[in-house]
Amino acid sequence: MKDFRVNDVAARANVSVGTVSNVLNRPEMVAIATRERVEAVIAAMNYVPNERARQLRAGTSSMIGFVMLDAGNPFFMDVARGAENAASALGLTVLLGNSDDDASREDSYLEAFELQRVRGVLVSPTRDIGARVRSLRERRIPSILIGRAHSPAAASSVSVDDVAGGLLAAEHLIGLGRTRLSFVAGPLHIRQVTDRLAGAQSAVARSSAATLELFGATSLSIQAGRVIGRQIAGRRPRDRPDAIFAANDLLAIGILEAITLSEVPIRVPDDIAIVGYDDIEYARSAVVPITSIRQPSAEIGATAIRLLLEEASDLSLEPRDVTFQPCLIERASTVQGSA
Amino acid sequence: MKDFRVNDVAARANVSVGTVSNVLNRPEMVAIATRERVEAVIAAMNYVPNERARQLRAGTSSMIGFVMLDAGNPFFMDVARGAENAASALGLTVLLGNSDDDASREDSYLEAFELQRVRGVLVSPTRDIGARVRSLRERRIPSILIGRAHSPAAASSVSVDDVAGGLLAAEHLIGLGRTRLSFVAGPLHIRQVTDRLAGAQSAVARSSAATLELFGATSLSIQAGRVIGRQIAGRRPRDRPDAIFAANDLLAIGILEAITLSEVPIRVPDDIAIVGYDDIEYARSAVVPITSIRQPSAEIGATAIRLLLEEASDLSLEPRDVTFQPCLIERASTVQGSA
DNA sequence: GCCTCCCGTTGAGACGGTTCAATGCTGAGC
DNA sequence: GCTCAGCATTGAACCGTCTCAACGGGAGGC
Repeated sequence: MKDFRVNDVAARANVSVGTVSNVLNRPEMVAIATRERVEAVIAAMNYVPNERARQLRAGTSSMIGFVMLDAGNPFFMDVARGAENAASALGLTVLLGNSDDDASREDSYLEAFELQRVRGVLVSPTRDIGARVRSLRERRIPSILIGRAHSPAAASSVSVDDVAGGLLAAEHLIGLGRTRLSFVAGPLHIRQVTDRLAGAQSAVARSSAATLELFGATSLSIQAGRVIGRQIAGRRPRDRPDAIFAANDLLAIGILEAITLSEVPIRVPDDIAIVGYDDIEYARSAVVPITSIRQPSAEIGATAIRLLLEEASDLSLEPRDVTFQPCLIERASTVQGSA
Repeated sequence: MKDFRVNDVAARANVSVGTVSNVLNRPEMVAIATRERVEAVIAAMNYVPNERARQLRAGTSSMIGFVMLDAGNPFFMDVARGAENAASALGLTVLLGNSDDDASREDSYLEAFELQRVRGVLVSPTRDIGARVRSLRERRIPSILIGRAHSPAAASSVSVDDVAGGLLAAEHLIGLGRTRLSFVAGPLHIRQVTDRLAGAQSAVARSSAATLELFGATSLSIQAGRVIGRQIAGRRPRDRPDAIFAANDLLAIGILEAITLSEVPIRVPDDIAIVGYDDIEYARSAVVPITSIRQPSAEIGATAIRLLLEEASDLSLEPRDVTFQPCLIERASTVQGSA
């Protein structure tokens, strides 16, 4: 009923604590007979070493923290899964924290990870977290940002070229002959949102006919999308945009739901075409399958782990930025008759 | 650039380590002048105490682990959110681990939490984890199961009456005049699946006309649902069920997508009515909004934290089981014209 | 029989904190 | 002036593990 210590095991096996420790950590350097005896005692007592003490002594942890902007968004879970797979192959464990775009929650997770002296931290930041990142760095805890950094040189980052993604989306819509484009933004402190908007703006600027209207959603969620959708459906038909580019798929799903189920249904894509972002699985299963910008989520997670470990073993490394390219997945919300 | 210790702070403030520790943990017992001086030094050095060392000595942790069956399933994320809110109000941090219905991953997370000697553990188990739970208990780490336990007395649990939920769903379909019911199950080692099936079976048994066919999906995911959906769509119309009860909403979404987008589209609910389970937000936004069984997810998480802390402070407590009642949310996938 | 060598084992010290009995100091009371 | 109480501070012991210099003993060589 009590928690045994290495002492107890040593006493019961008639060896010293050092030997027990060796059996656990360097079994090859202990005689076979001794080893088997100690192992038997360990099993009999159901002894489990105390990781906190071990890490205190070793000065190193096998945990990696990941603070997510929105764990409810499948995109981030896919990134997390990629990170987990890469980490567990190396015997490391990824612990997830969900900030829900709340700066204080984000900071409390980062603080908890800092107090724990984890091996490193991945963050998809809600806003500029340069200060905390520097503090972690002083503790020799590297951090990798998922998504482009606000303050450049603070930490390495793994991101997708969101400006290119925005460009892709808007060009696709313009290429389909749409002219009254709109961008549905989430909170503007999120870098991804402003970058995607910038991409869309530059595509529109290149076109002579197209215009871009901006809608501001309160968050990157289905619910917020519904609100915008109802707003659009409430307008007179000639005042509505003929194409919507939503800052992410959750928004797109909410918008789509609201406008197709409104009193006088709007046809998608005939009346309004919709493009989302992230290519989450639900986008494919929506009322009308949603055209979306795909990001290599699992690869992002795996790359982040790789960078993290490189920096953990060489703290003098300069921050690096790895950027992936997004691609467009066409579906029925923009192109009639496609999958 | 180095990680300071309490020693360094003590030296710089001309006090002993004990005093620094007191400033941090029991500030009221240290003279104001001294306290302010020490606090100034702490701030100046950006000293952050090492939580591992602190907890090693104190023997207690402020972390709670939560191993989720499927972090990609919004239902579990909602439970996690409920737990996080309840925990953070008490100064505790919830760390998430995703087992993805993989027993070995589940065990490796539980092991990591056990090694870390966390305050307690929440688990939505993939299968019978009685052994691990007992092992945790020996370390005085209480565990709370989310969902009904396999081996009864191992740990407390917070669950929803899934048999009642299954009954609700099947009775709803039967009440609509459907007779050729089918249940789309996920992996049968998951308790929720078998319970929901049992509920459906008993509803069917009570009816003279209704029958129940069983489909086995490989996992509780959208993809697995699509496979089943295609299988159903591939049958001759008279061989198809006229009602589907899916073990969860993800399956329902996949099935719905596959059958409505098949070559000869099946009308929902006219040809086939569909009921899901969990009432995740996406269910409402699907091709046809899906009728579902709602569970009080946030409340489940909060209750689990409450039980956990009660057991952490009194280890002699007998395992308890808190059961919530589910309710049916009607939508267009069973009732034409509803929201 | 003695000296090496080598392998296996030992046990003290370190990791970075907290705790608590002991100590030092101040000021009040007589 | 002395005693005593009471408060602030001290520093050694401890939490559970790992590491490494030192040690013991058996085998082999002479």
